Amino acid sequence: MPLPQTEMPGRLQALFSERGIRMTQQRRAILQVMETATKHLDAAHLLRKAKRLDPSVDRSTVYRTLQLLKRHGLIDELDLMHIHGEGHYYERKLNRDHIHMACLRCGKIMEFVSDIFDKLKGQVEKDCRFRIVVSRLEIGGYCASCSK
Amino acid sequence: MPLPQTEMPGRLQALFSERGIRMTQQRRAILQVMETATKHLDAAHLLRKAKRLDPSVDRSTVYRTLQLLKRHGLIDELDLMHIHGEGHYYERKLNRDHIHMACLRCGKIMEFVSDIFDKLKGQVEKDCRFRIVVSRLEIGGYCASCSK
DNA sequence: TTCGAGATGCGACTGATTTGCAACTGAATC
DNA sequence: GATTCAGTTGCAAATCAGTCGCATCTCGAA
Repeated sequence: MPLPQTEMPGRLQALFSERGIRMTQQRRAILQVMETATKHLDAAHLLRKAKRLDPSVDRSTVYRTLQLLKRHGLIDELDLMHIHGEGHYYERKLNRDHIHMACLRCGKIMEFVSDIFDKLKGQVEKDCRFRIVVSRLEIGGYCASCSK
Repeated sequence: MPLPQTEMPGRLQALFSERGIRMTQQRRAILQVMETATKHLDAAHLLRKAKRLDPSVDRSTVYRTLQLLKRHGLIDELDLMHIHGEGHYYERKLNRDHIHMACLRCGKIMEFVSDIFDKLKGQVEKDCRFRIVVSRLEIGGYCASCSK
């Protein structure tokens, strides 16, 4: 059984060559980290992990690659309600948008997929005649165990 | 006919004394700017406008007051998809949450109130047993005139 | 292999926000 | 109205995330 497309290793690399984007040693390291990440990474974490694969990776290359990925719509940028500072977090764009919930007490991040969210976006596109490119719904509050 | 509660002048000030928060000359100026603002303000704009009412207002007081307002849930913090830099924008919290749409071409910001959005939040609270405190839905894309 | 557009590392820079600290002030109490 | 002090302020310096200029390097097409 094949992995779902969103977890196919090397998918980002494949998309790069598909689009004629040059692949470099440093980008390979950064993409590999993005693809195998199990949680949301900020630029500093991404740098640290990428350096382990290729010590030559520089901070500015990480930022430049993130911009590239953003421009190509391959990653989403998140704030996660700024519960851990002012920076940004990144995740591979999956085939379906999801909501991020951040617990203000324990800091846990939860994700949630909802048909109603899709419907809401449809309503915005129709009622406001607005062509959606990116959307970000972040919710801060208390998770089940923290609100007891 | 009274103004709707969300536009009542002095409402933030009233909420301050209600909660036993000390009122100062500088805070009065900052709150007044927040209350009479017709568009989304970032910290620098807020400072400039507050200085016109009270030239002694300092940048750090603006930031400290914004934190205070955030902690008390009296304002919402927005990114507006970072179409004009990395800073934040602020607006008084109204009685009903709304969606922000930012046009990636002309930079226009639109707001939209939707029952579906309320329903979606209801679903999150119920299905995820998550107690929502703040929520932020920002959408980037192209407005009607720019997507022609 | 050659070669040039595009990518990189480095270090300096910017812009947004925070902090430490001494001086000040609102408002509760007398 | 004067006193008092916890909370607030302005200032300057620090921090933090992200960007930029530039000389050098390197993919990958020919």
